Amino acid sequence: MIAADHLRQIAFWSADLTEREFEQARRGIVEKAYGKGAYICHRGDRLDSWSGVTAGLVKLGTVSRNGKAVTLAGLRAGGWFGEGTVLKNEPRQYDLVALRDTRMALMDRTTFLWLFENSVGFNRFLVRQFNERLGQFIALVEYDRMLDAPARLARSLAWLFNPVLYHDLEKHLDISQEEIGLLSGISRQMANKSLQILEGKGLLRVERGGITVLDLNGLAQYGG
DNA sequence: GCATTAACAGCCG
DNA sequence: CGGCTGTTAATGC
Repeated sequence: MIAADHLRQIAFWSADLTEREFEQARRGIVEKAYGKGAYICHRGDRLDSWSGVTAGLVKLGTVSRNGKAVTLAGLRAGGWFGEGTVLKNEPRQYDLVALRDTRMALMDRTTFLWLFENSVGFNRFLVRQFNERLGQFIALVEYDRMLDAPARLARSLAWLFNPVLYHDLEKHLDISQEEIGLLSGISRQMANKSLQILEGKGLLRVERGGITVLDLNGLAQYGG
């Protein structure tokens, strides 16, 4: 169980709940810490919790048949995921790795299903979330061959500032160029070059150990 | 050729 | 010092 104030801070969707639903959610959530590089779960694991990143950075990925690591998405603090897996009661279809020291909020399956059955507000949130993730994964299809390195990096970053998946209006993110490379599926050196190109176009500002987005739409559509 | 890995010097907290 | 950054050199597909 976590404190009410804390839940409001880490879960934007909690604003859509009634008092009773909010209380139920609060009782069903625990918080857990993961060190840098730690696996939050491996593909095939049963992690029976719906999960939110409350601090840190998480990579959602998998390993292709030829053994190459494939990044599906990155998640920063404020992002929630795993609703599909919990609803279907399936093993995880991908790996989750903490790219830096990370804290996760875990909602047990029973609580999640109770909200699913009882809360109109929660269901509205879920539909929006599913819709957005669908778009995110469809967009992955064009990543591989249709986009060059700067474009892939731009799109990956843009998803970290998606207004539906993250309700905050934060434009700055603490993230190293190495981490950006991991999330974009390119090397640190290419990430460095790509960031400089995007900065030159006025789409973002490169800082030490972080970036600030100046033109989110420009990033999301860059190269396409 | 191009991107990736390796390697290194400079910088900053 | 330790982590991040910007470059260059070597290596691999």
